[in-house]
Amino acid sequence: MLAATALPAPPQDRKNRILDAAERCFARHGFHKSTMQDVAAECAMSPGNLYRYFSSKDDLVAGLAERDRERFMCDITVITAATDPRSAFEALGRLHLVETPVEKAVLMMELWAESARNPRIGAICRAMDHEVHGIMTAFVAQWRRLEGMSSPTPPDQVASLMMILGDGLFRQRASAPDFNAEAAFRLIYPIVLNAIGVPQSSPPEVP
Amino acid sequence: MLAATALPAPPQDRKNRILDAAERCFARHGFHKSTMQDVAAECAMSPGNLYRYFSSKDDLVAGLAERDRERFMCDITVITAATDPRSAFEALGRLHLVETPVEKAVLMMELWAESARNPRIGAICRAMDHEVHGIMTAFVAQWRRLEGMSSPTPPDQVASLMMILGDGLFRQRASAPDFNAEAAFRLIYPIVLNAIGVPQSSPPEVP
Amino acid sequence: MLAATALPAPPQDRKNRILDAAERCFARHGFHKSTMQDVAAECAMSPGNLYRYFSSKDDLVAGLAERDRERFMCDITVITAATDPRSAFEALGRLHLVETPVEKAVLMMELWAESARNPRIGAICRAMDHEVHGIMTAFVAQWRRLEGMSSPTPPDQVASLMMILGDGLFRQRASAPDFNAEAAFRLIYPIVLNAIGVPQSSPPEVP
Amino acid sequence: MLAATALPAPPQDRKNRILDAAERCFARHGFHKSTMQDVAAECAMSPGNLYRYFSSKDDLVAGLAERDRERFMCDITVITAATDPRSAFEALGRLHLVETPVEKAVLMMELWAESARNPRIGAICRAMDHEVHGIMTAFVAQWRRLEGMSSPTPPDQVASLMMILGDGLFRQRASAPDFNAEAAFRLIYPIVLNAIGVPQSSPPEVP
DNA sequence: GATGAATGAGATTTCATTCAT
DNA sequence: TATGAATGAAATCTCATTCAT
Repeated sequence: MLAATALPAPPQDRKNRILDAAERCFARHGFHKSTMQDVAAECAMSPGNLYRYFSSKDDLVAGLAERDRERFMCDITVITAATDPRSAFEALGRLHLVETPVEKAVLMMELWAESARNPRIGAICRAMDHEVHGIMTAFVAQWRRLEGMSSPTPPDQVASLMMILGDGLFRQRASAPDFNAEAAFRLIYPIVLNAIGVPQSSPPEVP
Repeated sequence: MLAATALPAPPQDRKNRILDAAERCFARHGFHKSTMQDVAAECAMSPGNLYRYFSSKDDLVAGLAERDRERFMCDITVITAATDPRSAFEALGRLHLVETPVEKAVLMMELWAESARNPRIGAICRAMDHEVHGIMTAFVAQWRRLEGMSSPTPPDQVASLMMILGDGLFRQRASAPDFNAEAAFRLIYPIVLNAIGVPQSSPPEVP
Repeated sequence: MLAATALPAPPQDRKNRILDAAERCFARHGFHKSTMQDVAAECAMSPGNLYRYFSSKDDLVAGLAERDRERFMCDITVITAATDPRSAFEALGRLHLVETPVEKAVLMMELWAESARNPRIGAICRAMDHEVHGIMTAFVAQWRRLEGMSSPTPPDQVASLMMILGDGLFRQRASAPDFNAEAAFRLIYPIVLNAIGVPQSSPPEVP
Repeated sequence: MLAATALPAPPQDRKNRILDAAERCFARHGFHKSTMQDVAAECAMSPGNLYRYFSSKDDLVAGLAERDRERFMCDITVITAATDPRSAFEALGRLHLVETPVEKAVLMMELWAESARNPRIGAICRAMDHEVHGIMTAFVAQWRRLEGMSSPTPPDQVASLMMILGDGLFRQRASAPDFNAEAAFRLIYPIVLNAIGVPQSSPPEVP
């Protein structure tokens, strides 16, 4: 904000600019077919300069995975504080599963594949899974307590179910360009609500 | 049948030997970190010889994807002819989701990522998805007719649900080395049965 | 001719069949872009069998050069015994420079390039040049003696001139697909006759 | 002009340094037996760096052919503006046919062979032939007009004759290491002068 | 004699990374 | 800080040649 700090350009901004560029490149051509030159060109920097912010190509991918994780955790955490769990939950589901651009889904396949080889990516993915699982477990338990609901499926299993459904939906989106995410969401959403124990006024009608 | 005629070595056997080796390599280090030298060493052949059977590295991956597709289609097709749909369905689910070695799941992530870049892999994956969806839709419809069951979810949506759950479970297995596939299967199986319309004697008990 | 010798197929025939195939391949794609597999396929033999007749690819090219040399020497030698030098000379010129298919010219460029690297090809080419030069020198001297002609250019220089003109014409044919060899021949032929000392009834008319 | 600005190294200089090295390599071992490593070593660069200036090995050869064409066109064009056609013509002939190092002739065989396979080289060679033919035709016509000479051979045919003789002489030089270019030049030069229509004081004496 | 599957050295090309400026 | 030319290791793929049958 101050003139004095405007010139040297905050390093975090640079990092983000690079990560944005990398994200675009990787979504377009995949991680392995994108070169550091490509990324440099995409963010209008010199190749050498990337190495001032990320120590290697792997570090760049890890940085991307890490930023995604942070952002997603940010999104997800808000529901724990929501006064209306149901609408907050649905909003989060829609945001994550329907509104997210398909490129993110494609990128996620890349990350899932990488996570089996690259220990750092693996650690980030597992950490995210672990956190998400914990948050959703707590969220389900809290929601049930709040509204006096019950269900034969314990909260941690509901959380597992959510993650399986979410990941499956992501994969379908990544795979089929014409996949109807909205329809799929309407298909799985009631199943999750049911597992949580939310009483559903009417069975989903399919005309 | 005679030893004398066995010598020229059937080409399909060679192809399969190479594909087996490639599968092991790719499962270990991923497609992009495995070299043709690695694959050659793994099947005790010379690098040049691989090119007699597969015209390029990409062709090798496509061959692997294609073989997987064929095998899976083989497995899945039997259920359409099953006299006892329920046990055949459960057997197929267990076979595919629980008994399949984790390496296959890891390999599948690789393939999913590839399918967004490599048109041939993409085509194979989409073809498989399409076939599986068709078979499962028909299977659900047939089962319902056979046993006079009904459900608000139309067969094609049930098929979509199965695929979402199956893919999600695969991804969880690939990601977490200690993921309990059996428990996850017990979690999602009743949901699918319910969507199909199979009457369930008792709610799934979780001890 | 005898039934007994017909079966094992005379080796020289085999060699020639291979050389014919090689000639077609080399004319089409050049020496360096033709593989031994290509040549084998072209003469419907197995690659390994080529090595029973030629010890290496280089040996095959040398064989081709050698056969060409022999054939050309055969053609050229007849003029020394011709009763009518003039018509024999013109016939030879037309045969070599106009009637020879363009592919031969293209092949010759290949050989000229090779002869600078491959000592054996070099030796064959130089031997041929030497022989041709000797024969033409003798032929010019003999012709002059026979018809009592004279010219300021000594026979060996006339021979040099013939070779320069012949090679130059070959190169033009090889280079330009629509090169008019007949017109070029009519352009250079009187020049050679003149150098030999043949009295020319009328200057070449160009309508 | 300042030392400080000289550092980024002008790309054209780099290209020329590479072309010089390639020329040496190709003259020594031929195009097909020279590797990019060889060329890189010859110009004291890394192999990868060559690809910053030439996109492929073929591109490098094409670059060489193109540079040769430009240089030769430069040499040849000056005669059209010469005040004394005769001495300019002789000087050009000597420069091109006698003073040019033999390596160039050897290289030219390589290029002639290449031009039949490599469309780009073919195009460059044909373009050069076309230009040379046009310039020499115009030159002969202009010379005749200037000095009121005449000859039964039309200018374009004289140009063809020059090219045939020139190419033939090149091939002889390339083939025989001890070929006497000077003697050959003295042999063909009067023939060309005669075809142009230049009155020759005395027939060439051969002692 | 003949086959053709197999070999493996070697060539072209790419690209993550460095470093002089 | 930033640049971008340069590096050089490594990967894919080719093909002359061999050899068991």
